[in-house]
Amino acid sequence: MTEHEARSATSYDVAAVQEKWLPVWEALNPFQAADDGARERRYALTMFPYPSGDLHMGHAEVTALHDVIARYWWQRGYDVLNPIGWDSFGLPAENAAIQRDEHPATYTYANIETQAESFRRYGISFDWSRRLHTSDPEYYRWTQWLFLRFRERGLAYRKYSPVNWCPNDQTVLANEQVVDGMCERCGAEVTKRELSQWYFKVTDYAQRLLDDMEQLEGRWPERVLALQRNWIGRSVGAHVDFELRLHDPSTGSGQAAARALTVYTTRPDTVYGATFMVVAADAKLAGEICAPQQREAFEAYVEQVRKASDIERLATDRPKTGVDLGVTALNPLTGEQLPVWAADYVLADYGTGVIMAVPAHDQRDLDFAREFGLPVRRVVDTGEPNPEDTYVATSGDGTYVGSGDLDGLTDKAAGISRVVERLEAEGRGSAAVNFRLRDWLLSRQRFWGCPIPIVHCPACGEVPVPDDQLPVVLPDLRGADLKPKGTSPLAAAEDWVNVDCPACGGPAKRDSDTMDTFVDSSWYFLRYCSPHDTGAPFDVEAVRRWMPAEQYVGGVEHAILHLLYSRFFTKVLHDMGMVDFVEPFEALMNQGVVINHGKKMSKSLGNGVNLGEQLAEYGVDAVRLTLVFAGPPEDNIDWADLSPGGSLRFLQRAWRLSGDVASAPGTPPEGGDVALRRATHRCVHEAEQLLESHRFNVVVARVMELVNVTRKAVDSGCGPGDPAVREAVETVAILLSLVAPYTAEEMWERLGHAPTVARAGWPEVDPALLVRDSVTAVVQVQGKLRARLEVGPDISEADLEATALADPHVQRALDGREVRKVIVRAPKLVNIVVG
RNA sequence: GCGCCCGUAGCCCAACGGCAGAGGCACAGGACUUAGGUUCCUGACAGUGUGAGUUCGAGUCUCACCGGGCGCACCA
Repeated sequence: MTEHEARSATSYDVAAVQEKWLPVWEALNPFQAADDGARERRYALTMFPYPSGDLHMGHAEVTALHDVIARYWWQRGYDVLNPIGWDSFGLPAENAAIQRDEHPATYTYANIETQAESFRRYGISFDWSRRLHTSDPEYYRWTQWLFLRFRERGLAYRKYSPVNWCPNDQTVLANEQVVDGMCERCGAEVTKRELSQWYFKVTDYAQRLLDDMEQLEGRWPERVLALQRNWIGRSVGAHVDFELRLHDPSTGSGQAAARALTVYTTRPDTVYGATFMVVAADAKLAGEICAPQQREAFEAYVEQVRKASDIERLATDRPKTGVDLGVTALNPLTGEQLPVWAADYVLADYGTGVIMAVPAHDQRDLDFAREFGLPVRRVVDTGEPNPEDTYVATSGDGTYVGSGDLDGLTDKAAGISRVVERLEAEGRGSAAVNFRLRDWLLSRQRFWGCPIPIVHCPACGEVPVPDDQLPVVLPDLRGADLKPKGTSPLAAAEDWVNVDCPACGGPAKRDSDTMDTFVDSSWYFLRYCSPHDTGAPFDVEAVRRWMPAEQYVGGVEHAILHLLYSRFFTKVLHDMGMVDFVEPFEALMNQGVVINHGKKMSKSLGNGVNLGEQLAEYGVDAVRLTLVFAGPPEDNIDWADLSPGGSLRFLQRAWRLSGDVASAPGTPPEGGDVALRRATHRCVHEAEQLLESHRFNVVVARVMELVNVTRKAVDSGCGPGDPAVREAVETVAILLSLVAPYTAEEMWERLGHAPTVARAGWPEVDPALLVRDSVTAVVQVQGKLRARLEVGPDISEADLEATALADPHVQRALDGREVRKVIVRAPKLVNIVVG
């Protein structure tokens, strides 16, 4: 092929171009964070992947979008930290290992290599020198270290609690292993069992997790903030003490007990309407206070509750069940004796696990009262029909009735504070704040996770593994060793589990649980700042330089847990003096989901789109461009609506321009065709604003526009030799480098430049070229368009008004009517209001 | 039940409260071609889900309704 033929070719070989530039970039290493203080730092973070198989369309989308931001920052001259790693502990690897009779690491690290290679070919601007895997002992050593620090602060503790239990497999299941109430492995109905489990005391930070969201307002999606608020679930109310009376069967009279039943309520003002009490059936308290004559019925009920599957529990309109505990409690304000029941509609781990039932004003209590023939007493008259008759509870404002000195009051807030004051004065209650948020259960009876660095000694109790003995490394278990058989796989590894107590040297056992993988991912973004540090989880100074991350990009499926846990970790580390900020991610972007033909891609639907096939057919750039151009980043995009073929054709059109440029590299653009120069500079100017506001799809549209006008300029305008053409095409290459790195690089070379276009620098906008010689001003009469005027951009309001009023079209529209008001927005608009 | 988001051409999507259309897909016609494909040119297509309100002016702000999507849900 002659040079002329090459230059006039209508398309380039996509695969060949990819092969050509990959090794060049690898040698140039243009995306390694310098961290030398020469330039302002920016941290672009993307949620690290789980290594299940090769990358799919979802990975392609999120990294394409994320890379637009990172590459834009590079072009703007920032020192960018854009790291990648793998969240590599987790159940799929363990299941695969059982199936294939191998070690989970085999599956895990093979997939990591596959994904890493795919990311490399996909041309994401990652800093590969900071790569980490949470399943590496060098990483999880520090996960263990952090666990021990949390424990020292009282933020990691152990308690007995009910967990999912598969009676067939004889094993504990994580929530995500329970599918529709059934065991994921064997299909048996899952029940509950009490086990000793580790927790993080995230509830200690509930208020701060809520308050600090103020800093995120406007920079995080409103939806995510709403989800987190909802999850934390702060409510304001009161604790109220009801004196318990145990029933004495010999005399039939109530005896005062040494304890009080403390309830949490958001409506202390309705205490006069309480007609019974309910204790959560699965709360320890229920068994403790149950009268002997009711013991048998109670035990039977608890057994029934325990067996209830999640399917039943989740059913709406489920009939209320419960059992009378045979004891009574005294209403602190009326002295009335209220029967105490146990039921499963009261939750053991919310509030105090006990409620005062006010059936007239709470539908759940009313349903229960109706089921068991308990009294209903209205104490707030809302003007609605009486719930005692209708069995429809009323919860709105109204006039208090039958409520002692509250009677006649109509203000709920006043009613609440009056009751709370009185309770506080009598020492029978107090105002209280309650959260829906529960402590974070982090124990998992799994193998492929971070071991909990605790030794259980018969003499010393819980003993932390000393820091200098970390990491506690997983033993070499594989295949059948990992099958569940009543104990966690680690507990069966005798050589591993039996150790000398670090405190007394006597025989002891290691904790055989591993940590929830969300623990691993709650601090990886800190580790990226100094990934090879061997003396600490992260270098405090490095974190000070890079964190908080300016931008975090990832799926909305992590809106609650991962983000909440990461925020929690950050606050604890702040309290430990290890970081100087309280929020780890300044801005958050949730990309949408790639669907196909209106439905989520799935194997069972057979509507999956294979990323590898798309890349093979259209090339990396076309696929990336398609995903970025598809719509706003946060919208779901339907692959069926998209046209990777169209994207490829556009890229070829853009590329073709680079062969048409006839001026020499370095030709100054000054003196070039002004119209084309204006289009170029306007495009860059708009792209800046669009990129800052994450409207990447519109950026692509603007580049397409610039390609179109440049084509016209070459073919039928100023011609290929005009310096403005070179300026325009170089601009196209730089703008395209954010989305289509291979095409951009190829263009850059054909334009006579050395690689890499990714670091060429952002084009400088000449403000003079953003000004037009004339502007179209529209003239409206009564808001309706009546005339267009070509005017100078700096026309005065008075001149514009005069010109507008003199226009014949306007005069005709006015039709002699009196002009009452003229609104002038020079130089774009005049609106004439007539009387 | 509570909360959040979204309705603009056949389709995906643009539009600081100021001319409803930037860009693309699909479609039609033309040029090039033996033909197909590619490439280039040209074209048609909506008055913004409905109804009120605010405003000189509303796709844009407010309210209600209709339609679609999502999250949480026995949280006292």
